[in-house]
Amino acid sequence: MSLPGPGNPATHAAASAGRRGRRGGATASRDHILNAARKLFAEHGFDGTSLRQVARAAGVDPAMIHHFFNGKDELFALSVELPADPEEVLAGMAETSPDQRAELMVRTVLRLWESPAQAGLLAFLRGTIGSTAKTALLREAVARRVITRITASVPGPPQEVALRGTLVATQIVGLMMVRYVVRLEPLASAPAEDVVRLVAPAVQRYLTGPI
Amino acid sequence: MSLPGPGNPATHAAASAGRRGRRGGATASRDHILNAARKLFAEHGFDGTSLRQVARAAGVDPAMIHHFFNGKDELFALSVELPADPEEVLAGMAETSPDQRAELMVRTVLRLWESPAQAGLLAFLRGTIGSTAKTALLREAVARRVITRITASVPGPPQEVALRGTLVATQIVGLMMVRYVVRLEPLASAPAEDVVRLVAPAVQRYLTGPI
DNA sequence: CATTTAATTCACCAGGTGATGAATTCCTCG
DNA sequence: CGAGGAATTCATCACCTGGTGAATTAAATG
Repeated sequence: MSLPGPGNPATHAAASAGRRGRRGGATASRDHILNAARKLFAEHGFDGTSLRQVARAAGVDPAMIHHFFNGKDELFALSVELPADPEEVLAGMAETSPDQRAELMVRTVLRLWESPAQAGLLAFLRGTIGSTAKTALLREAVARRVITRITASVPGPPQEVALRGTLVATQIVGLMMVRYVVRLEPLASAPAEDVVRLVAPAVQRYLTGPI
Repeated sequence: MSLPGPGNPATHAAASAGRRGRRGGATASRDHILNAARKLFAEHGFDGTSLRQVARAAGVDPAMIHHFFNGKDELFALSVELPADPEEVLAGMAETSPDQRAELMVRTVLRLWESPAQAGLLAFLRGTIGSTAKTALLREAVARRVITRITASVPGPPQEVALRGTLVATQIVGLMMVRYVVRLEPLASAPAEDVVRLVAPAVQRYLTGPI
C-alpha cells in the first residue's frame, strides 16, 4: 500500500461518476492504470487478472485501457518492465572474478527484489510459470542469456561448466521462491546481509568448488 | 504421450458422434476424463484449464464431467492426488538421523518427481503459484507440516533451526523448479545419482553445518 | 418382460472476458 | 473565438466460462 508516485486514484473519477467527456486539470489515469496493473499482475498473474479488475482498481472506465494501451499484452509488457538493465547487470557479472561472483550474484538478486521492481518480478514469475509455452520461452532466455554470463571464465570442460550453471540457478531460484514468492519465515524477513552470508557460500561451491 | 491404462479415448465417442443415449460395452469415459485432466492441469494449471478443454481432450461431452464429478474443484482434487502418502514419507524423515537426512530428502524428492505423480505435482505447483490466496495456503502447509518434520531433532535454538529449515527449502524448491518445471539442461537429464551426489551436500550443510 | 438406473448428448443460462465504436466533454493551438 | 484532438463514458459484440435440466439410449435388475 501507499506507493510513491501519483496520488490516490478514483478521486475525481468518483466525484464525477457517470459524467461523460474529458475531466478538468491534468490527467493521471494512465499512471493509475499502470500502478493498478503492476499490483494486480503481481498478485494474480497474467491470466488471473482481468482488464475490468485493473480498471476498477484504478478508478477508471475499462475502455480507457484500450485508449492508452493497445490491449492486455501491451499493458502487461509496460507495467512489468524492469528498472535495471539486465544486460548491464549481467555484464558486471562477467567482469567479476569467478571466485567472488557468488556474493555479487546473491547481492544483486536481493537488491533487485527489494527494489520497486518486486511487483514486476512477481508478475513475471507468476505469469511465466503458469503456462508451459511461456515456461519454454523462459528456459531459452535463462539458458542463453543468464547462465552463460554467470559461468563466464569458469574453468573446466563446457559440459561441466554448464552443469555448474544450472546448479547455481537451482540455489538462486530457490532463494527467490522461498523468500519472495512463498515468503517462508524466518528467511523472508532475515536481513539481506545475513542472507548473503548464508547462501553465497553454497552458490560459490556450485560455481567453482569441487564437484 | 501413451500413458498406460485405458486405451485411446474418443474411439467409440467419435464413431457415434451426435447419437444420444448410452453406448454399448463397458465405459471408460471417467478414466479418459481423469487422464486428460491430469495432463492439462499439469500443463496449464487450474485456472488455465477449462472443463471444455478437458472434455475435448477426453473425447467426451462437457456435461459428462458434471455427471461423473461434482464440478471443477472435485475433478482437480481427484486428478491430482499423490500416490505416496505425505505423512508416511515425512515420518520417515523424522526417523532418520539428521546427519544423513539430506541425502534421503533429495532421493525422496527425485523419486517422487520421477514417478507417475509428476503430472499431479506440476499441476499442484502451477495451480498454487498462480494465485496469492493459494500461495498463502501452501505457506501454512509447508511451514507447519513439512519444515518441522525436516528439522526434527536438529540441535540448536528454535529460531536458528527454523532458519535452517527455510534454507533447506530454498535448495529443494530450487531443484524442483529448475529440473522439473523449467527443465534447464544439463541438470534436467542428469542421472538421479549424480543429482544426489551434487546437491545433497549443500542441503546437509544448511541442515547441520556451520551457520 | 417391465422397471429402474446409469451413460450420453443437447439446449440452454447467467456471468465474465477482451475488444470496438460512437457520443460527449474538455484542453490546446491557431 | 473556432477547430481539432485528447480524455472519458456508454452501449455493445462475439466468445468463453462453469453449470443445469431434460431427453434419449443402453445396461442392470426385478
